[in-house]
Amino acid sequence: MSDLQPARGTHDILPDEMRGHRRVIDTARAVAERYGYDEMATPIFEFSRVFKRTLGDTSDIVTKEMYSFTDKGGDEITLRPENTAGVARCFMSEGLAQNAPVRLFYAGPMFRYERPQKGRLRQFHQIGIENIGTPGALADIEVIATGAHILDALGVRDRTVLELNTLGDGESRDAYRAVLVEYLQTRIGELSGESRERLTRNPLRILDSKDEGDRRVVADAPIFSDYLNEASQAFFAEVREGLDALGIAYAINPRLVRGLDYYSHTAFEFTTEALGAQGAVMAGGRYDGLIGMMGGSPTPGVGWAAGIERLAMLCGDPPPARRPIAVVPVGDAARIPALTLSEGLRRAGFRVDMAAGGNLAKRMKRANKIAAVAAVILGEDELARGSATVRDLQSGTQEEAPLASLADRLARYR
RNA sequence: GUGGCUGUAGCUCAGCUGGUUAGAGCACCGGAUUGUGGAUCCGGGGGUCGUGGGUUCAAGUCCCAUCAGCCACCCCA
Repeated sequence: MSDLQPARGTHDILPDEMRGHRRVIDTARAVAERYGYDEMATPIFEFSRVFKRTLGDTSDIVTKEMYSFTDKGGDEITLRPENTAGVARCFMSEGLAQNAPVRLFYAGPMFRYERPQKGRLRQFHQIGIENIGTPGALADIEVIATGAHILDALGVRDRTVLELNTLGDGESRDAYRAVLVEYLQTRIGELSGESRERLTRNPLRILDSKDEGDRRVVADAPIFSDYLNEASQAFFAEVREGLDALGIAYAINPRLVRGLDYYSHTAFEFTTEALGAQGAVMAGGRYDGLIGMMGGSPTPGVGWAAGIERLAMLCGDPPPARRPIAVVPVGDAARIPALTLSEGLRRAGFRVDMAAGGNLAKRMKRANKIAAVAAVILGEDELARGSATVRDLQSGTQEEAPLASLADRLARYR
C-alpha cells in the first residue's frame, strides 16, 4: 500500500481536479494574452547554480527546499522551485535581449521540499508572467493589473486583498539596511534566535517576523519609507497613482519584504483568508538586479507567480466535463454501422461514447451514467430505413432521423 | 525542520471501558426489464481496520515505531 501511494507532498490530479486547473490556466493565459503575453516554457530542471546564484545562499528555498541531485554525467541538477530564474536564464541564453522588452506567460509544475499542508505541496503548479526589459512604474502597474484582471475573470478577486510595498532602489535599501542593523544591534538581546541569525544574513526579514519579542523590537525600528531616496519615492508614487486610476484597491504593507538583493521597488501579494495559513495566492514584484546578477547585462524585469492549486481551491467546484452523445447499437448487425457512425460524428466535432456490452437497457443505463445529452440508437429496424433513433436524455423524447442528416439533427448537442 | 490531531470498503463515517464471522449510507455489479436510461424493489461483490513490531488467552480498540493527511509554526504559490 505505502509504496503505491504518491510520494509525500505530491498527488494525482484526476479529471475533475484537472478541469479546475485547466480553467485557471486557460483563463489566465487568455487574459495575459490581451496584455501582450505569449506562453512559453522552460525546462523543469536546471543546473543548480541557476537557482543558487539567483535565490541567494541564505534563502529558505536554497538552504532547505531544493530538490537537487547529481545526474549520471555528474551535473548538479535542481528541480525548479520557481520559474523566474529559469525565464531569466532563458532570456539570456536564447538571446531574447534582441527582442526586449518581452512579455512571457508560463504554467507548469514547481518543486519545493517542504512539509506538506493544505495548499502547500512538494510538487505544485504555478502560472506566472514576466515582463523583462521594461523599466518604468507603468510596467509594474500593468503587471499588477494583469493579475487583478485574471483574479476577476476567475471570480475570486473579492476574496483577495492586494498588499503592496516598495523595497526602493539599491541605494535606498543599502541606506536603510545600515540604519536598521545598527538599531537592531542595540536591542539584540530581545531578538529571537532566528532573528539574530538573520541580522547578518537577511536583516529585512526580521521586519516580517511573527515572534512577539521581535515584533516589539520592530515596532520601534526606523521606518523604511523614511530612507527612500527621491527616485524611489517617485516610483512608488507613480505605481500607486496608476493603481488608483485603474480602481485597483490595495493595502500598503510595510512588512511585505523580499529577502533578496535583486528585488527592488514594487513588491506585492494578493492574499486571501479563505485558504488557512497559506494565504498568498499571487505574489510578485520588480527584480531589476536579477539578470545582472546572473551575468547578463543589467536588464529590468517585473512579474508575478500564482499557485494554480490555491486559485483552483478558491474557485470552488470545477466546471463539469463536456457531455457526450451515446451511440447505442442494438444487435450484432448494428455493431460496425454504429462504429462508423460514431467515427463520423467525432469527425464532425461531437464527443461520442459508443456503448458496448450488455443489452439495450444496460447501454441506456450507461449512457445515463456518463451524463450523455442524447442517445443515438441504431438497430436493425433503423438500419433497414437508413436512419437512427435520437433520444434526448434530458426530456426523454425521441424521434427517428435519417443518417444522412444526423449531424445536423444533433447540432444542438454539440 | 518543530509541535499537535487524525488514518476502518471507491467516498462519508459507525464500531461503547480490548471479547464471537468488522457495520451503515452513498457508489459499484447483477436481476425484476433479451428495442429504451433516470425512480423503485430484490440480490451481490468488495476491507491484510495505513504499515511494521509489541503487550494480552484475545487488539480495529492499548503501547512503540514508521508512513501519509490535516492544523499551527516556519516559509511561501
